[in-house]
This record gives sequence, structure tokens and C-alpha cells, in this order.
Amino acid sequence: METDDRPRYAQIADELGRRIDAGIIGVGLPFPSDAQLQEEFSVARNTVRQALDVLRAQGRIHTVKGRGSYVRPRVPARRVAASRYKADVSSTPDRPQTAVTHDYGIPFSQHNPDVVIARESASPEVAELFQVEAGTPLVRRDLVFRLEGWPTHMSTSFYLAEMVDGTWVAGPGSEPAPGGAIGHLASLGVRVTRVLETVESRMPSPREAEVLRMSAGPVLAITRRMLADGRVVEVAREIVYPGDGVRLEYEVDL
Amino acid sequence: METDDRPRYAQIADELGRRIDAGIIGVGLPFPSDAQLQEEFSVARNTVRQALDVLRAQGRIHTVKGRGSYVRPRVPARRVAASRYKADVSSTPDRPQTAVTHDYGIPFSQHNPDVVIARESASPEVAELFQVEAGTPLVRRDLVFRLEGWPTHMSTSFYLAEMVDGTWVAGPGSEPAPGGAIGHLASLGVRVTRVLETVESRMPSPREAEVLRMSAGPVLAITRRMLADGRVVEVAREIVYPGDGVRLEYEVDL
DNA sequence: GAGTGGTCTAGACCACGAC
DNA sequence: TCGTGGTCTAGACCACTCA
Repeated sequence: METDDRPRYAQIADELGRRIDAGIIGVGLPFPSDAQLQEEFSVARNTVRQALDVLRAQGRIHTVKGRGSYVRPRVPARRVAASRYKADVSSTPDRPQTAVTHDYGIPFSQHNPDVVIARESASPEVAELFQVEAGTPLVRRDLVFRLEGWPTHMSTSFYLAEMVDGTWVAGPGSEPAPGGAIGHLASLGVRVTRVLETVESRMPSPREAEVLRMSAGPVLAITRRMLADGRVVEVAREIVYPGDGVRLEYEVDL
Repeated sequence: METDDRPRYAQIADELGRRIDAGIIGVGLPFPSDAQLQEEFSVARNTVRQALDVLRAQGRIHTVKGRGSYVRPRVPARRVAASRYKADVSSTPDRPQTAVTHDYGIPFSQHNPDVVIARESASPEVAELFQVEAGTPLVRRDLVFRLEGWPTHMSTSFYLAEMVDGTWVAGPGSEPAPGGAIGHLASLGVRVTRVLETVESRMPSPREAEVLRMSAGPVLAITRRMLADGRVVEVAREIVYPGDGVRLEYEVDL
């Protein structure tokens, strides 16, 4: 038995973490309330709350005001850049697939993102990524991806209205789509040959925290540009994952 | 004037953030103490502390027990994978450079990482990355990179002892090195042709938090493998940046 | 209306750093 | 020794969710 002179809140956080690991407190099940934990560990409520702050920062629990806390599932994706987009390219009617089904190793039938599509003028920021004038008409697509009901990640992406207007890609029936964004563009005769990705780590916005059901941990945010013939034909700004929800893999040839 | 019914601590955090932006509280200068802020804003100390928690999570301040808080500088690097390693390859005696000087746009003379070199047996984890037996002798290199005194990132990396033993690369005189790791290996006749990187976001370990002078924000952690002739010749596990200290850029050709 | 988490107060003791 | 932040207590009121 080792002496434990660490702060009480850290000990409690560890103990609760162990219970989650052991499955004593299950994924999606209600977490003990502040009052219960206060009672069990014989500490003040602030000490309980400090312990839960640790678990929240680790992304292990999610807390909703007035309702309680829940254990967050860990759904780690391996997002291998070199092969995920090739999955898009090689999707066939017989074996439909997308980069996302590739990341999670799931069948296409389990791929049913929520989607909201709207027209929008290019903000200066998106315009620069697209290398077009600010104000250029775009089609904006907000997606939320889920696995067994739990959100895995979300994205906001844009096509040039000029390119997709009047096609199925501009409608809500464009998801789920075999071949993903690359499939969309291919159906319009545009062949994507290059993808540029920028990765950042930051704290989530309130909306991101709500949608992704995370209370305090960091997110990984990817800004993506797809190019065809040297021209930018799709911009995703941004694709947002819970910090512990993905491992990105890239290769660089010299 | 908009009504502000947001929590008091959030308002205080915003106000302090504005003061940092405006330079009223400068980088590296002492931050007001809890007692001073308590006095100024007429709130309890816990409320002050909650406000500082926000700034810590954003990486804007760093706090050391018994001493106080300090404003953290923002030293963002653009870490462009496609070009940074080419900088290593194209380093010459006339114009020495490394991937790191490329990232930060600094002259080689400003590149002076702290370095600790040791021999170590491969842990199962590192061994798997190296594709060798666990226990294989390695040379371990712990580096800390700084810019104008402030730590920008840190790394732990490994060479095969068999490959570098008895050469300058195994000694402390191997840093700073023109051409970085690729230059090290090139001097031994090993030509790196491929680099694999894995990116994760997580909370820092206590040691990382101390070295990088961050109190609560997330880090970006990169695991890197360098290959020559299909063989792994260098493993970095891990290269750790403060979450707001870097933007990674990758390209994927289809 | 009962239970939940979010916020806030006004104290207290401690370990640590600077002087 | 004194000021600092870290931890902890024992209350309180509020907004929110759910039955």
C-alpha cells in the first residue's frame, strides 16, 4: 500500500475513473450525483466538483445542467490520410464506402450523418481558402456523424454554388453518399487529385461542446481543401473531433 | 450596451483576456494575485480562481504555486510537413537549417535546444514502432526547444544504438545539428525517404505541463517514424506542443 | 415539486517561493 | 517572515430537467 498524500479530489477522480474502466459505471448510464458522491466520500460538494472537473477535462464524462453526468464512450478512429480518401475513390455500387466508414471500420449502412444544407455567401475567411472573391455563392453543409447514437465528429463544408447548383449534391438527398465528398464531385465530372489538411488543437465552442457531448476537454479541428486541376473545389472548415476521439496518421515522402 | 447576464467569473475572464490582448498585462510579467483581483472585482476568491481557470484552459496564463501567474506568449508555428523535412535535406554548411528553424522562420543561430542523451532498452511500445525486439539497445534523446527563452515544444526520440554508437550523433555535441535528425542520419550514410506521423490531442502530463509552462490547456502530441529503405531508423515518441502553439499542415495526393 | 448541476460566498489551513 | 496559489469546508441561491 503506497501512501497517498495527493489531494483528495485527485484521489476521488482516480477512483471514479477506475469504476468507469471496470464497467461499474457504464457508458451512457447516469453518473452518481454530486450529493451522492459528497455522501460517499465524506467531502464538501466543491471537492466533489473538483474531482468531476478532472474527469470532464479528460473527456471521460459529460455533464448537463439539471440532468446529471454521463459516461462518455471512447470511440477512437484511426484516420489514415493516405488510405481514407482512396476509400472514397474506390467506392462502387456493389461495395459503397466513404472515408468515414473506412476510419471507423463500419459498413456503409451504419453511415447516416445528420445533414443541414444551406446557401451562403463566402466569408472572407472561407473565400481565401477557396481562392475566390468574398461573397461568392456557396452551398454550405453542416454534418454530424454518429456511431450507435453517440456523436463521433462534426463538420462544416462548402462547395461552389456554381458547380453544384441544380444537382443532387445541393440537396438533402446527398447524404449518405457513397464516395463522400470525392464521390459527390466525381458525379459532377470533377476529379479530386489532392487534399490539403491543417490540424489544430483548441477548446470547443459552446455549440461544439453541446453537439459532441463534451464538457471541458479539447477538440482536434481540421481545415481541409480538396483540389482538382490545381483549383480548390471543396473547403471543410472545420472538421471537429473530441480530442480523444481520433488519431490522425499522415505520411510524407521525401 | 448589451446586458451581461453571463456568470461573473466569465466576465472577469473576458476582462482579463482583453487586458492581455491590449498589452496592459505583458508577456512574462507578473499577473495580479488572487487577492488583488478579489479586491478589484469585489468577489470571493473562488470566483477569481474560476476566472483564472478559464484563462489557464485557454493557455493564456501559466500559474506556479507560491509564485503567481504569468502571461504566456503565443508563439504559433506553421509546421508544414511537405516542406519542413525538405529543409532538413537541403541544409548546407553555408546555409544551415532544420525543420524547426523552417517552422519558426528563424536563423540557425537561434536554434539551441536543451538536450539530454541516454542509452535505453526499447520498451515494448517503442520497439513496436521500430519493428524490433523489445529490449533492443537504443539511444534516447530528450530535447526542449525554446524561442527567446520560452519553450515552444519538446520531444523524446530514439535511434538504434547499433547505428549511432561511437559516432558524434550519440554524443551531446549532436545538437544543434544542421539538417536535424535527417542530417544526423545522412552523416552516417542513411538516407531518409519517408516520414510517418501520428497526431493526437490530449491533456499534458505533469512533467509536460511544467516544461512547457502551461497549467491546464491541451497539447498536440506527434509520434513520428523515419524510414530509410523501408526500415525504421528513427522514432520520436512523442513530440509535444502546447495546443495553441502549432498548426500542422499535411498534403495528400490521390 | 424534487432533484440536478452552476454559481457564489466567506471563511480556513497548507506548501511553497522570495526576501 | 510574508505573500502566493492549492485545497477544502459549509453553507446559499439559482436555473434547469423530469415526473
